[in-house]
Amino acid sequence: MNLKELAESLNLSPTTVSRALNGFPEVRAETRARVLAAAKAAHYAPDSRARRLATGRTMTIGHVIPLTGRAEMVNPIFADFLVGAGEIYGREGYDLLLSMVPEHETESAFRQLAAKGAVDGVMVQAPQKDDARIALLQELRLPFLVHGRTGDATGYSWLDVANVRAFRRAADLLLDLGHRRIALLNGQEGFDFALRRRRGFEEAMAARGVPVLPHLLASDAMTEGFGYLSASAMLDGPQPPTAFLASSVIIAIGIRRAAGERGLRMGRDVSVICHDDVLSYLNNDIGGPAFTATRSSIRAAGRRCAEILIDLIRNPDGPPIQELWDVDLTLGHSTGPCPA
Amino acid sequence: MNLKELAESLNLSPTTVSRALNGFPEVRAETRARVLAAAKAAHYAPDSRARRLATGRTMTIGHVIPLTGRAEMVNPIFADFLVGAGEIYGREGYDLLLSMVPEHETESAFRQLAAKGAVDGVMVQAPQKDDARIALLQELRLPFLVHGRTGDATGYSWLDVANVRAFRRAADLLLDLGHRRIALLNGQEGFDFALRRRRGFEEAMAARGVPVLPHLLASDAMTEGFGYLSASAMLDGPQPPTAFLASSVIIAIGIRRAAGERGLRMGRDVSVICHDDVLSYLNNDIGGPAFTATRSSIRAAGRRCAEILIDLIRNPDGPPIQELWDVDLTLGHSTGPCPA
DNA sequence: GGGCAAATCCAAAGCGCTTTGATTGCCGCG
DNA sequence: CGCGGCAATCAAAGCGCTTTGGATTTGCCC
Repeated sequence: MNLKELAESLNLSPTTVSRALNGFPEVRAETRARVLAAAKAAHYAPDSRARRLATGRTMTIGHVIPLTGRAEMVNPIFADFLVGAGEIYGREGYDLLLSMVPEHETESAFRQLAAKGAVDGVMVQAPQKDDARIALLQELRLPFLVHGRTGDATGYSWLDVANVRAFRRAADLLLDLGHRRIALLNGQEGFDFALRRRRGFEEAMAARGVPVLPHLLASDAMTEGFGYLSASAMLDGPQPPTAFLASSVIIAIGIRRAAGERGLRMGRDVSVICHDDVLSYLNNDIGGPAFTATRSSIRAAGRRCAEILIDLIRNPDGPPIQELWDVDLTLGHSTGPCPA
Repeated sequence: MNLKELAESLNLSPTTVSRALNGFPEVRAETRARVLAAAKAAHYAPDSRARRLATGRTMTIGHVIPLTGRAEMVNPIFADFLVGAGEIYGREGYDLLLSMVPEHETESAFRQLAAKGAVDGVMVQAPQKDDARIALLQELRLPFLVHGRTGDATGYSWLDVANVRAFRRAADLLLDLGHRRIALLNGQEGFDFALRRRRGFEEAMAARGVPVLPHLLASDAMTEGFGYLSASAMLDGPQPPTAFLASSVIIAIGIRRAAGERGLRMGRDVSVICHDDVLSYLNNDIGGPAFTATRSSIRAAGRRCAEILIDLIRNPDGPPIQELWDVDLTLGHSTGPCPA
C-alpha cells in the first residue's frame, strides 16, 4: 500500500492525503479523519526511502563506535548510554544508526555518513585529548554533540560531568580518613575524562602535601581484569596502598576480588571509592551501597544528550549548548579509616 | 556533489558514471578508472536516500530492543552481541538500525519497520516462550534471524547455544563433587534460554535422584544485585546451598560478594559455576579462570548471526538456517568438593 | 446577485539515484 | 561498400514521497 493507492481508495489526491497525514492545516477536519482512519486500517506508513529523498531529512541520528583492537573498552559504558539516548530518539521519531568501525576508519566513516546523507546529526562519545572528530564534523557541517569534552571546550556543544571535582572530592574523603598511600586505577588516559580524573586526584593530594606514588598509578581499559591484576600487584608489592580510587565500578569489582583473595575486608583493611555510572545491571545500591562512589547515571546522560542533539538539529544556527553535570558522592561500605 | 555534477565534470552521462561506480561490465576500463579517481577526489558517495528509493533495498538491518520496565535485563548481553554483529554489518556494507521501544510496542515497531521499508531484515534476540514476534515477522515477510529459539524451532532460522546440555553438564560436575544442596540462580524464566537451563539442571538432578529444593531456586533479571540478594538469603537461611549454578557471570559476581561478606571462600566453602558469555569487560580468564563456567562468546554469536541474516536477505527463498552451538565447560577456581 | 477572501483540494515538478531500452561508433566479413 | 555485431555510452522513465503554485469551491458582505 502506497500513498497513491491510499489516495485512490479515498477518492482524494496524493497531495491531500499527504497533507492530511502530516498535519497541514489546509485540509478539512472531516477529510483528515477519513484519511487517518483509512491509513490506520491499512497499516499504512509512508515509505521512509521516498520520504527521505523528498524532504532531505533522514530522521536518523548516527553513533559511530570506534572498534579499537581491544574494542572492549567502550562496551560497559556505551550500552547504557545508548539505551538512554534511544529512549528519546524513539519518542521524538528519530532512528538510531549504529556504526562500528575500526578505529582508523572513523574519519572516513563520518565523511561517508555526511556524503551519503545518511544521518541528520551524530553523537560523539569518549573524546580523546585534542580529538580530531570535532574539527572534522565542523568541516562537514553535520550537527553533533559531544558526550564529554576536550581541548578548550568552546565552539561546539557538549555535555560532561565534573570529573575533576568528583575525583578531587573522592580523594579528599580518603585523605580525611587518614589514607596516604592511595592508588588510582584510571581509565585509559588517552581519553579526556581519564585525564581530568587524574587531575582531580593529583590536585587533592597536592593540596595536602601527600605524594602521589608512581607505583600506585595504573591506567587501562576499564575491565574487571584490569582492576584485579593491578590491585593484586599493588597489594602484594612493597608499600601497598591502603585505599583505591577507581574510575569504574567494574574496576572496583576487580579490586574487591583481589582484596577478597587476600583476606582483606573492604572498608576495614582496605578502602575503595569508584566512579559509578549507575549501570543498570550493576546497581550499587542493592544490599546497601556496596561501594562508596562518585555517581552519575550514564543513561540519564544519554537521554539528555539525545535531547540536546535533537535541539541542535532542529535549530542548526543556534549557539552551542554546553552542560556540566555535578556528581554525587555516595557513602558506601567500602571506605573506612586508614588502619594503623 | 551529486551524480549529475560528477558526470558533467567528466563529460559523461549519469548512467555511465553510475555503472562505472557500481562495477557493471559494460564500461571501458579506462573510463571506469577516470570515474573512480574523480569520485574519490571529490569525496563523492551516492546519496543513500536516493539510492534506497531507486533500488528498493536499504542496506540496513534492524535490531528492536524492547525496553521492559526494568530494561536493564538486556543490557549486558546485548552490547557485546551488537558489537559482534556490527563488525560483520560494517564489513558487508550494511547499516545497523537500533530501535528501543517500550515492550508493548514491539509489534507495532516491527510493523512500522516493514511498512516504511526501513530495513532489509531484522535480528530477534532473547525469544520468550511462544514468542509472538516470529509469526509476526513471517506474516510481514521480513527476513529475520532469531538468536535463541522457541516453540518447536522449525520453519524459521535461528542460532542458539545448547543450553540444556550446558547446564546438565555443569550440574553433573557439581554432583560429581559431592554437592547435593545446589542452588540455581537463573535468568527470567519467561525467556526460552532460561527455561532450557533450568531443564538441564533438573535433568541432571533427577538422573541422580537428588531433589531440587524449591527454596534454592531463583529467577530474575541477571544483575549483580540479584545474585547478591538471592545468595545472601539462601546462605543465611536453613539448609543453605553448598553450590550455586548461575546463568551469568554478573550473577556470579553477586554471589561472590555475598560469600565474601560471610567469610566463605569460593571453591572451598562454597562452589559456583556460571554461564560465561565472554563479556569483554568481564574476562573470566584474567588471573586464572576465576569461575568454573559454561562458556560461549556472545560476541562471536553476534558475528555469526549477522552472517546468517545477511545470507537470508540475499537469498530470501532458501530453506531456514539453523545452528546449534555447543558450549565449553571451563574449570576455574570457584568449584571444589562439597565440604563435609 | 456579484465579488472577494478563505477554505479545500489537486496537478505536476522535483528529490538523486538505478535501470531499461535505445543510440552511436567501430570493426570485420562477405 | 554495406551490413551485422559488439562495445561503449546515453536519454528517459521510474522509485514514492513532499511541496509549489494553481484551481475550484464555499461563505460572506454589500
